[in-house]
Amino acid sequence: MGIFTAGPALSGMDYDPQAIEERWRQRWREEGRYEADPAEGADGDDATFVTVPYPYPSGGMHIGHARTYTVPDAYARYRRQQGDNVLFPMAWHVTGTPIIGAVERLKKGEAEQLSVLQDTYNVPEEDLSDLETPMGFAEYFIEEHYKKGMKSLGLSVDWRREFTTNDERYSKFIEWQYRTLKEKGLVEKGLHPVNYCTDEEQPVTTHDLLEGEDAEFQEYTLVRFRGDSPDNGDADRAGASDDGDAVFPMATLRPETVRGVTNAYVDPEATYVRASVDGETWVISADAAEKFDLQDREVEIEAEFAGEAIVGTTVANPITGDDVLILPAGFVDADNATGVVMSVPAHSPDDYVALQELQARADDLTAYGIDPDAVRAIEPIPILSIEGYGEIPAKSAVEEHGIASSDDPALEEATNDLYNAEFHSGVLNDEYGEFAGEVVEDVRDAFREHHAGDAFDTMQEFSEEVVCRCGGDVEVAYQETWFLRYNDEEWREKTLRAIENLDAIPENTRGEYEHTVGWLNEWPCIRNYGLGTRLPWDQEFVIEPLSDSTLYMSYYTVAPHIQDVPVEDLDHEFFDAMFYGADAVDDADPKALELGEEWDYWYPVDYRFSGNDLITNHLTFYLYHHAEFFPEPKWPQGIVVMGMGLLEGQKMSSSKGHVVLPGEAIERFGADTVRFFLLNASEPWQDYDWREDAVESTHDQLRRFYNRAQELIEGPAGDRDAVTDVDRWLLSKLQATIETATDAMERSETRTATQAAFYGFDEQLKWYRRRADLDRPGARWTLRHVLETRLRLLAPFTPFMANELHEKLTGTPAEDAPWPEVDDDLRAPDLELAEERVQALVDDINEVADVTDTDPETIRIYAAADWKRQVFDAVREVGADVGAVMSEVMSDPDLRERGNEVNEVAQDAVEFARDYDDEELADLLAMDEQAAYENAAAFLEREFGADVEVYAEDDADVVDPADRAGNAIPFRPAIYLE
RNA sequence: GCGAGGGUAGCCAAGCUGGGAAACGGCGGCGGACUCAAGAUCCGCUCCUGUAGAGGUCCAAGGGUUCAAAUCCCUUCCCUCGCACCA
Repeated sequence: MGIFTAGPALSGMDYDPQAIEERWRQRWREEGRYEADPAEGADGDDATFVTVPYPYPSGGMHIGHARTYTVPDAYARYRRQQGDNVLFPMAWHVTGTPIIGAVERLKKGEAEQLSVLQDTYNVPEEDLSDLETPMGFAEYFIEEHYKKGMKSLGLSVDWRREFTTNDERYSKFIEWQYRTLKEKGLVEKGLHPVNYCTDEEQPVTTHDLLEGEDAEFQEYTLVRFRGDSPDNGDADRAGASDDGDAVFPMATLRPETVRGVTNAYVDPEATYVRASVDGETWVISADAAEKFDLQDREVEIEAEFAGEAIVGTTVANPITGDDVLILPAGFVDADNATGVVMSVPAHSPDDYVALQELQARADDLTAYGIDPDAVRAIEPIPILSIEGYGEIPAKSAVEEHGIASSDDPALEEATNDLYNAEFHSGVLNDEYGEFAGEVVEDVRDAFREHHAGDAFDTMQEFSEEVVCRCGGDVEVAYQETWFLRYNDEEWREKTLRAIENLDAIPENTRGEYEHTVGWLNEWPCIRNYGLGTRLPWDQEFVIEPLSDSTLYMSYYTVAPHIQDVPVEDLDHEFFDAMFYGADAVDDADPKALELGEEWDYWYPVDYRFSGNDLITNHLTFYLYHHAEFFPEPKWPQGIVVMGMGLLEGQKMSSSKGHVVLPGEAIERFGADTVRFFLLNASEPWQDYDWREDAVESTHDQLRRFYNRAQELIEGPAGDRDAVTDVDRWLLSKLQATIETATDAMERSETRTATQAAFYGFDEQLKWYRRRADLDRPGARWTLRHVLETRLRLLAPFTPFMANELHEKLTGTPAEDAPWPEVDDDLRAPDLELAEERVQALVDDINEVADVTDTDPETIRIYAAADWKRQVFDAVREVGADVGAVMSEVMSDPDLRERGNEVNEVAQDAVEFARDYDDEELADLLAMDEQAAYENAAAFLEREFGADVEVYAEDDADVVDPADRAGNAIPFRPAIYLE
């Protein structure tokens, strides 16, 4: 055994992320490395406060969540190296119903839920029982997933500050927030449409739905036709009362078509009622009566009868006064809207076909006591004109689609097309008075408004069937609720100002915030049940999740110390004193003032990092509340919005098990690899794709980096005084790298920063390794200096590895070393330009060798003659304009003699010069080109395994067997391979 | 429909905020060096043509502005996300 089982100890320095990372995690834990407290006597100028929405532990953490927290961590680490005192806290959002729902599904033993828990998130069988209470459930995922995951990732979180939104002290804070809002009149009571399960008799959330999750509330216009109502339950219309005053509300989404109504439909089989609705007599379906009851109308059913009972009666159009006939139709759904439908055959393909079919069998209608001739006499009434359709648009549409009957599937398309066309380009006829000649789109709302109250009424209805998980029918109900008045003008103004001041990253999100403020209405901020804080003045309600997460970043600043304050002391005055100072209350609690100081030190939030999907609610709410509660200097300074994550090109989905858990990824690749990949895959706001092959390759790159660094650290220190031009060239490139990375991090561009510090600079190093003799003391020093700088640049992204190596190299961890600054003395633009020429030369030689398929034994290089440089000089003087250059150059008699030759060089020079600015051109012209190639000759000989000879084009002893030398132009030497 | 962001070589992905002419990188593929060999590493090639560093045709499609466009403008097609009371 022995040698075969143990395997060779690979050089002993191979990259072992698990071991390195565990050491640092332990060290951070023991040192309390990221516990941030205000510096003694400091005013907060050095404070940076970074937050991220607290996770919602209704399930486990996956790699998509990991990035949300890693990006702010990288920024926090960057600011620490810049010398800031940085606070990056974390807490847990448990408010509302999702956790409760998850627990219930677990307790019911739902297969899907069990699969998510056990297969996706690896909850062991024996732990399942701990998950049967909401807080037990939350606790499990907080401890076993989120916290473990975050700690493994090396997030620089101050863990002393964690809390859950179900904590009693947090609730005291939320109570203060909502009492304050109420005092300001920004929380009000009112009616709001909600999803209401008619079986459970309570409001339900989207998550409670079995069907119709995508259903929208639609506001129907009810056209109040009037007519006689039946007065009893018999299907005998002889008993109809002659009041002529009952309302037959007909629901439509196109109120402007009211003038085109030719008849109405009801389902003769369905149950209808005569009911008193808000004191009026209405005739509607029984289902509709229930809906109106839920929508806060006073409904009293007076009589019940089959639809048949009203078939054949006439009702009067409230706009035109015309009488229309009620006809029977099987397609009427009594459970949709009012169950009484108006028919506009000129503009609705459905109605057009239905009418035709009905007219074809008009004789059958005598059974309802209807005169067939009256039905046959019905003609479509057009109310608008539209290009591309005939006088009767519905007729054109039906004919064009070749529709023969009402069960033709093409009918739906025809209807959609026509509705769309009419909405956007239908012009109303003359009868519309002040609305005549207008396009529907522009006047529909005004038209409806115009007739609201008398001819028109409204109701809410879902756009599709909605069914509760319990199997019950879900209807739109109006509920008494407390809501936040996000449409309050003053509040809006303040919030818009907050948006103006905001550093919105990326910048194009600013408009989205503004847009959101524009359309945001009242927001119901309470639920009937759920975890969280009860509304202080109405204990039966709970403040909902998007409403109790708007100001809480303040709470982080005092979270550890507030634990020492007895809960009962945390009254309204306490928080008033804490946030608004001693003068805000009569008798300020000294503890409150003390906490207030810490708040004042950390606030405002410098950057909040959050998903881009939250702009339209959470993030905008956050701005609203801060704008209202705090003075301008405490408003949010910046928001960085984050993109979505994909897994192997597909959406992640915990229910499908299509997720990667951070713990598993870290175990396999190491936390640095996971972090680096997440930070480098794209900029924070862009979407990214977790692809295993790419992660693997990232891991390989880090390993290579680590091993190379190890070698350097173990090798000799070198000598700064021995550096040569190549070394200076590399050091100059390093300065540009520092500059790029720094600028990028100021804008949270983690991809650009890592790309520059890692991959970008690797390219330079690659060249340097080819070019330079690495055993020289000057090179050793350079490489170690470069390594030290890069480790500091990489510390925010790969803190474990960077710390480990930096400490070995210098004695201090990278995170304790300052962020590198550009050293202008190390910039050498002239060397960079010269080196660029050598690189271009290598490329050219390669190309020629490749095209001619030769392996040269001798390479001859010819630098351009001096007179050609004069032409270049002219370009620098007069600019990249061939004409101007020529006239300048032709004043020189020597050059004038060369005529055409000069012209050619001038053209090349102008083209070349376009890539460089004046300074660079001056540097180029100052360089001794031939010397640069001569200095590179040894290198070129190594590279190509050939002899290299360098000449000036016009040397007396130039060897030019193939007559190439004349091709030379400045900075582009002629070459000949043989 | 409204709002936002996109469509770049086999794949991923820069460049598109100050228009300059094959377009950074990476993966994959091909060839080579090193090696007993594999891996790792290094070098070259990877749109078409080409025995001299070139020419041709390109950046969803079409049109326009310009000496010059992936980059600016217009039109069309396609994809992703949000449109709420849900985290």
